[in-house]
Amino acid sequence: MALRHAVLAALLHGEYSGYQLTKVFDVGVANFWYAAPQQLYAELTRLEHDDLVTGREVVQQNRPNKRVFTITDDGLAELRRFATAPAKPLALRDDLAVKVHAVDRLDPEPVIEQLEERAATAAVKLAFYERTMRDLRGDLDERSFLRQGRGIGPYLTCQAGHRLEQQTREWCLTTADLLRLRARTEKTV
Amino acid sequence: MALRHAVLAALLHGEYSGYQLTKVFDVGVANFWYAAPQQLYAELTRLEHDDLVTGREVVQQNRPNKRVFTITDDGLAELRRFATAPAKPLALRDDLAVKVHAVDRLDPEPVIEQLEERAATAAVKLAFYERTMRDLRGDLDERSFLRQGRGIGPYLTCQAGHRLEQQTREWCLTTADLLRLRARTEKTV
DNA sequence: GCCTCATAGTCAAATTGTTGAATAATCAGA
DNA sequence: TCTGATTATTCAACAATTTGACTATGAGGC
Repeated sequence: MALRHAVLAALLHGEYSGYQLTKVFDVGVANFWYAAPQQLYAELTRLEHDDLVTGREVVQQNRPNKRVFTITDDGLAELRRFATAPAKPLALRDDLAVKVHAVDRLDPEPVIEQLEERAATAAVKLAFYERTMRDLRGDLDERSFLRQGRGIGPYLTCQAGHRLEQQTREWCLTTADLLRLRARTEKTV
Repeated sequence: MALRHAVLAALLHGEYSGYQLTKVFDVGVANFWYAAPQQLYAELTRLEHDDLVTGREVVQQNRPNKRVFTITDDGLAELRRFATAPAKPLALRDDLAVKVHAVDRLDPEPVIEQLEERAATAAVKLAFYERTMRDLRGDLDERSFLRQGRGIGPYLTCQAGHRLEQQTREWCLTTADLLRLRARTEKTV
């Protein structure tokens, strides 16, 4: 049950509604954890039942009311317990890599296209992380912020996401180029 | 059902038993897909039932008999169909990143230790990928191999794994160092 | 007025993945 | 000869994730 901890970690940095969390998990936290909206709502319900978060109704005009959640002391304790337990190895599952692994026996064209799409979405994420990091840093340069700033956790995970997307983008582009090159030379041979 | 395609892709490069696949999925293919042994045996049974692979019994002396599997024409066709379908975005789930995200409210010591452990396992994987790539390349240098070699799919995914582990290692080490530094300066302040 | 998009959330079913426990054979070393 | 590691596989229970459908309200564009 680790989605639980991802949600608790996200709630450390403020109050969020289920809907807002879906946005965060869609892109920001998606860096290290993805979850579908249905999962988040269900998990928030369970967390509230276990008194690890508390919800309160926010009445809005002009749009539907929402429930926002805050982490409780018990929730923080649970997060601390989790942090001292040994970390599971990173779980990674990638369709596209499976296709590249098999590319010798496939038509390379669709794989090349998908590599380029992946590179493009990586570029979008890169820009997002850069912007987020600028916002988190405020006026400080990165070095000073990391040494003296408050709240570096989210910054550090953004850095990890940034590096990941950067290397993803490079690998996708060079791999796509290479497969194109080979497809051309095969035709001419 | 994507484990299915990962298994088919792995079987492109030869005959494997369930047990051998668990080894591959433990480290080599784990690069882009992880699966528990139980999952693999179950999936192989289903694949055989669907005629996407064929199994045959291999009688061994000195150790238990085994069943080895080969991809069929139908299996290859299924893999080709899969390759042209749009790729799902990479799924990534990382406990350790969740902990780092929350580190401002946690005791940093255990997180630092876990970062260093992760860096060490990344170093092991790096060595493994380097060795695998050397084996795949044979006598050729990387450039020539990639341009002219046969069977570059597994090499390309090894490259991806190599890059991933390299950046993981760097991030873990610099992050651990930084958290150590901050822990020290906090104490002295 | 109608269509679509964004906000805000829920329900159920089906599929996948994880955990724990078993079985069974052989080999290497104390 | 006992112990533990490696090879080889299976079963069952449980937890987590994915997919698809569904209900609302309000805003903006045509």
